[in-house]
Amino acid sequence: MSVVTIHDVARQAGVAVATVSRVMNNTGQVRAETRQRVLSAVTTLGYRPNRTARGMARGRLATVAVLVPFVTHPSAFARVQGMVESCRDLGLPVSLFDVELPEHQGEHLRALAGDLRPEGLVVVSLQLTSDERARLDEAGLRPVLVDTEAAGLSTVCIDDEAGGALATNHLLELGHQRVGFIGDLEHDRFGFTASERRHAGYLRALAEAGLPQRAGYQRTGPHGRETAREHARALLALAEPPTAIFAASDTQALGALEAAREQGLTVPDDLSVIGFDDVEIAEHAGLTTIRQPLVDSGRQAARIVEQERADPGRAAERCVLDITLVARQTTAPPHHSAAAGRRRRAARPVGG
Amino acid sequence: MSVVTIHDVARQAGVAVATVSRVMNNTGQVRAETRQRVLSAVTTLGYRPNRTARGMARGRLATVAVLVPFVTHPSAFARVQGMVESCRDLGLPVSLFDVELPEHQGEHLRALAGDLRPEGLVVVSLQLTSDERARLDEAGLRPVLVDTEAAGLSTVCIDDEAGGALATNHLLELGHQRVGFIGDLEHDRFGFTASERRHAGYLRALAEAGLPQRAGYQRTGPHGRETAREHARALLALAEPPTAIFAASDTQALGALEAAREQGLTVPDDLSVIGFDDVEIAEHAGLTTIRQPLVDSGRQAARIVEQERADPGRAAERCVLDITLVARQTTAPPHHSAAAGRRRRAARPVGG
DNA sequence: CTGTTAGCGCGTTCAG
DNA sequence: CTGAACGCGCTAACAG
Repeated sequence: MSVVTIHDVARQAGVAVATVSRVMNNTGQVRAETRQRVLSAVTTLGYRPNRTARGMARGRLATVAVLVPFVTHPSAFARVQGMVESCRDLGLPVSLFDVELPEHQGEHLRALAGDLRPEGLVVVSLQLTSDERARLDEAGLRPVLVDTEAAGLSTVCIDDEAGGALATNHLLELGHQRVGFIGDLEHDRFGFTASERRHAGYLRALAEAGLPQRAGYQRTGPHGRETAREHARALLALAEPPTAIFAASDTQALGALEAAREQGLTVPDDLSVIGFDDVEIAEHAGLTTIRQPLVDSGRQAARIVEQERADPGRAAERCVLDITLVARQTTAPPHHSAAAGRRRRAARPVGG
Repeated sequence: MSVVTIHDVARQAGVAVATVSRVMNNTGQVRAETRQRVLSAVTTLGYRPNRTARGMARGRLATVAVLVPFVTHPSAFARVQGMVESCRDLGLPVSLFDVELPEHQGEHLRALAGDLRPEGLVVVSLQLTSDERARLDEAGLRPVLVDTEAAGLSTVCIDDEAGGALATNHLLELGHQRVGFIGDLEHDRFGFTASERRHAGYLRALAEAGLPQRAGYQRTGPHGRETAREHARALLALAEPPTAIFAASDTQALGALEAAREQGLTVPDDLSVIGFDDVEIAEHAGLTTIRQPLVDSGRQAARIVEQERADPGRAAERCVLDITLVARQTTAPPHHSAAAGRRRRAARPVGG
């Protein structure tokens, strides 16, 4: 009674294992009556096909692999959450392939295209080299991309440039004229590009508003709160400091907030800050930000993986998710020294 | 050149596949010279054993499975991070089995003990039923426990009771006499027990200090910030409210902080709050808390999995990690002025 | 010590 | 439409 295999079902139904296989996989033609016999045998025996063995026979590991850099970053992990959720229904475990160092990417991809050959592969934020793509192709793996793009591959993304413009315009509409930008290094070691695209949106918004790009107002560096804090410090130390900062991620925005507090500046009265992503901590910090549906991006990726599995000939899909401005307590009109009324601090921002 | 199998190596070395297998797995006896021939064939051919096939032959899925409730909780995820990190070196992917509903636990375990049969299994925070344990046993799976215990199984944990006492004593030493407690429901649907143990530590500390348990001072409910906030409100609404609160988790402590702000109380002047875990957000919120090495707990679990894999006869290990008090800005001596008197606005606690 | 023979549980040709 | 046979890549008896 411990493990019922395809043979047990075949015997019980009085057919060959091949027929059971055909019924289970909806492949080939099976007479309706035979199919019924098999199906009832399956239910009376409580047969569950062995995913590992099935994988072996088809040369695939029974999991959906996710290649993701810095999986502990709240934004990355929110995406994973969405996949885990969807894959649970799909009956496939999700395996994590974390990239903390640039070399991890190649190592994992080699293993994935080599002996592991997962049922599905999702690549988050990373840029695949042509060599890696070729290798995956040979292995019959068509990765689904999230937060990155490549010709011929399905992708789940947002319009980052529009998001950058949305954030910047929010500040401009509040009346800010001096808006700084803090983002990632343009050509970082991982090939992330979201920050660049958001930066492009920032530039576009400024240009459309007829505002100049001020010297030293755009700062990029390795991703992280610390770095962002230093950048914000530098920004605030300028002779004519910005009255508002657009940070390409919430993490960086949080760094900017810390810098402001260090300097004894009141947010948002003395300085407005807007972030990007709307990770969980953003709400707690009362951070104004651009929300992108992180969890949903994972769900969509899982959906596409499943659809491509069901229909390998399927054309690549481009799934663009919506973004929205979430106005909280870190943005407000600039504090003009000559301004008439004194603005009093509003009630303490409370999360939740 | 696409895939080099064990047969290629065998041919190249002029031996049988079994011998190659023995060399690769360090099983059985192989003459040193033969071993050398095999090894050199392996390197010249660049052979990498197929983990999926190996799994199939031994009836095991080539991953380390992690059964973890609410994996998106910062504390749970920090543990997963540690495992992912260690398993990368180990050459095994980590698969996530998230438990969001009590029924997920059984479903996953059935699958794990059924067709999936991972190389290793780590169970976080959950209580296994005897039925589940039996099933795992039959499947030859010996789970490694984290943040939970069971006779005969290895576990990675902390001394939660000592932690509860440590937190409480911190408050008592500051001079607080009226200390409230907020924790999880005693018999929640998932069988979590950490909160209970911390509560025991709280009671012990009070007793040792000769302090009474005041009516309505100990509140438990479903885990979550919202619930904790309500409990804190209730605590603060008492005729003689506590001057300090020990929350069994940082999440709950954050809820308590929110309640304090709502009431216009200054933290830590009017109310001290201490949490537990030291998740990332705790630092940002300036929360005093008990730190437990979450990431390291994952690393240790991975280590034990590997050691038990190498030596199945190994005795169960009990790995107790150290905890430390991290004093930040939410605890201070009590404000000994007129109790029901004036309440001032809180100066926002600043992180970093 | 090493080679031969069986499978692991299933998918997938091929006949029939 | 269905069954028998083979193979995925490797491990595990069983001989020798």
